[in-house]
Amino acid sequence: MENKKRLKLAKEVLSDPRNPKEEVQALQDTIYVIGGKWKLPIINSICNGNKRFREIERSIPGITTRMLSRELREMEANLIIKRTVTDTIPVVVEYSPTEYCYTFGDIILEMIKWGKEHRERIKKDLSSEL
Amino acid sequence: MENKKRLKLAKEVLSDPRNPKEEVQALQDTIYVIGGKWKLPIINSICNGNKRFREIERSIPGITTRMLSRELREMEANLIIKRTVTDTIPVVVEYSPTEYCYTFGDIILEMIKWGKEHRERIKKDLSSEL
DNA sequence: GTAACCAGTATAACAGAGTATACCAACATG
DNA sequence: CATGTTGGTATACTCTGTTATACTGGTTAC
Repeated sequence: MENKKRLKLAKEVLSDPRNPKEEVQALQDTIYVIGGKWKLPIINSICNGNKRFREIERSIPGITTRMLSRELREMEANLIIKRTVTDTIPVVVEYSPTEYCYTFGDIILEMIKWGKEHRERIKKDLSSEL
Repeated sequence: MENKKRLKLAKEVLSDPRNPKEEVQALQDTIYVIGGKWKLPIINSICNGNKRFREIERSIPGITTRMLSRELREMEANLIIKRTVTDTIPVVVEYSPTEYCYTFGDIILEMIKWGKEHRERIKKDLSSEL
């Protein structure tokens, strides 16, 4: 058992090509940053060209002004988006993506893909149940 | 303004190549299924070959037995994983991925990629601040 | 025989994510 | 002049995900 343990440890630390420890941490980091119900939909909306507060709000089913306001503030602080106020009359507030914002693109794309396939699967399951 | 509205509506419904409405919904569906702190790390762990309860637990920093127990039960019910009990003495409980489980692979991969790059960025930012 | 490992369950409590509803000032629209 | 839009804030509440701590019954190693 002593030997087994030592063997396992060596295996773990040295020869594993996809270092699991590093990957779990990376995964958990990502979840920490984009966790919650709203951040990714908001990023998606803004990257899709929505700029105004109400516009973004309308583009995300179920979100409340309060949550949108909170998340936007937080994401601006974290440099994920930029908030611009014009000095026209009336003032116009616009949100725009930063470069950092686009780094989430691939994740969002994969999640959209999964979501679409998920719907397909459910449709098929329902129709085959008849 | 009447015309503007009608134009916008038509544009929205017809000619948009990446139908935003469908995509937001797909995105929100996905978040609904894999939302929370633990589901993806657990899926990742099991897909990486971890089978035993304590093994999975040890592979995910910060998780408690309670959360792992709950999530495993839920994910078994949703057919994301399979739970097998042998009738040996002592009994051995093993968790294994279903095919469905692997459909999250691309999402997890992208999130691991993002997490790693995120660490790199932070490292660079810190070193450039000196 | 005692310490440790396995696969969890029990209980209690908390923090904060999320909801609901109302409200505001400034401006535009008809 | 009434109604609607914009960009939010205020208040209060719920809910549940998450944590913390302890415990169980069986097995195995030293």
